Amino acid sequence: MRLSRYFLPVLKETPADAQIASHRLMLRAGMIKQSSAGIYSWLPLGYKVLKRIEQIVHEEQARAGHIPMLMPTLQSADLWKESGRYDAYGPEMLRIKDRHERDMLYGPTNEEMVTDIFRSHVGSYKDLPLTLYHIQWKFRDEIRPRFGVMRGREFLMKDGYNFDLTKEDALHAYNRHLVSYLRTYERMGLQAIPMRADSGPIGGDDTHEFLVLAETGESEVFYDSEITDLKFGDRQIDYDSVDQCQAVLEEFTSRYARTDETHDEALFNAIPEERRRTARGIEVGQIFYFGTKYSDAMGAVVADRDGTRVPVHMGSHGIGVSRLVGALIEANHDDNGIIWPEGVTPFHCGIVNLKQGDAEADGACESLYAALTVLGLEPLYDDREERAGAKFATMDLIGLPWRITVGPRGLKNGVVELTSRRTGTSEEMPPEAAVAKIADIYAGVL
RNA sequence: CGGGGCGUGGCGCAGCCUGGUAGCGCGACGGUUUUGGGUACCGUAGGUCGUAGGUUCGAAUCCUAUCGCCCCGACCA
Repeated sequence: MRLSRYFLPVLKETPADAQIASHRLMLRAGMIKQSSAGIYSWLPLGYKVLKRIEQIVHEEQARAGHIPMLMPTLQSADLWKESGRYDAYGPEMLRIKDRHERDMLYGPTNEEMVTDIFRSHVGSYKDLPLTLYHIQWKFRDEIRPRFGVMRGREFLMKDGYNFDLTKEDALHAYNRHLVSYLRTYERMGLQAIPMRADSGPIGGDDTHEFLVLAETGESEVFYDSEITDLKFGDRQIDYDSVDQCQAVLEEFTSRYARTDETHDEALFNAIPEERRRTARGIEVGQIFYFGTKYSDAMGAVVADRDGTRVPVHMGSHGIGVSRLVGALIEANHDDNGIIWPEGVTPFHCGIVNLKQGDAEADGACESLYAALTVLGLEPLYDDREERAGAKFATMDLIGLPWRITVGPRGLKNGVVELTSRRTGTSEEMPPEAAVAKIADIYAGVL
């Protein structure tokens, strides 16, 4: 993309409303525009990041054997009356009447709807196990939206639902999701720690939240410092293997890690003092096992081997896709702007032409642009008639992890400059070498 | 929902207390400067002060209502 043809409305000054870094930077980098309290438009740059995150989520869901679909945002209240949550959910649920005075609602989650789909079409144990998920906009009418997209009213969430014949099978699905989520977050360059959580209005006994440590996190968290040394890494997991998934669950949840909701002072104090940590965290996902709560209420039953009709065991699982954009920035920024991890960056590298209009510099930039594009990479070429300082400032603000700086002085010696946004270190090399290095960096990411 | 605050050109703000029909910086646009970390200078356009009502000879300024937004708290992916 050439910046001169893109839509990137960056702000030099910080909008007064934004209190925390991610919100401020998303506004300044032209990623979002607030439409009303807790509701945002995603401008091109923000939309790109959102899509990258979505893509990673889809890929990791596929790896775990989960099946994508799409349910509507607007739901009929009838299903919710059936489950009993129409009254239980409270004012957070946005209730709407259509022209026929029928009760509708903007879905805050989809347990009822997916259960309805399930019961309409699945009647046999032979069709199990089954995990369906979608990535869809949700609406929860928060009393007080804040922190930009981290606590919006409208938000994009991946929510998945597993259907299993037995509790054991459903617990495996639970474990499988935990494994899959660990991998998902790591691919985005985030460490998200599973912590024992409260089930809230979803219901159920078993539940873990995934928290990203950040000073601006909304939850207070308590954990054993050993847990931050755990890495999922490259390990190959057979998602159908009960033992393998169970082993990962045990590895990642055996150490103390809880939010203030479930914090147990006595257990915490049993950890050696030098390993006790108190911090703040951003919740970016949660997994639940809730048994037959919805299948009982809504008659989601299958015939087992004996022909007995039994309610299915279910769980649900969510990843806050839009919230992750904010969480990623909270975890990756400095005074100059955002620093995207390679896995989610909106553009793979920036090209800064220090002297626009200089035939040699222009030509070198075009060649770099073409060479990177051919390799399947997406560069952002700043070809504006701006001073170098302005271009650098923009690049730093929008946070592309790599920048190639091209100017007449360097070209005279046959070199361009490759700079890491994260470390700030620059290296001079021939243009072809810079392309090769960028290709190499992303070879392990794409 | 309780407490607090704010709505003035695209953005950030001043003016309000002590009424006399708007000002600054940034940005935008047109020039000059050809600049290697948000350059400098010259010039231009752009608002009638969230909305409604009231007080007054006169309201951005005072009063009332209303809408919107933000912050703290309680609640949540």
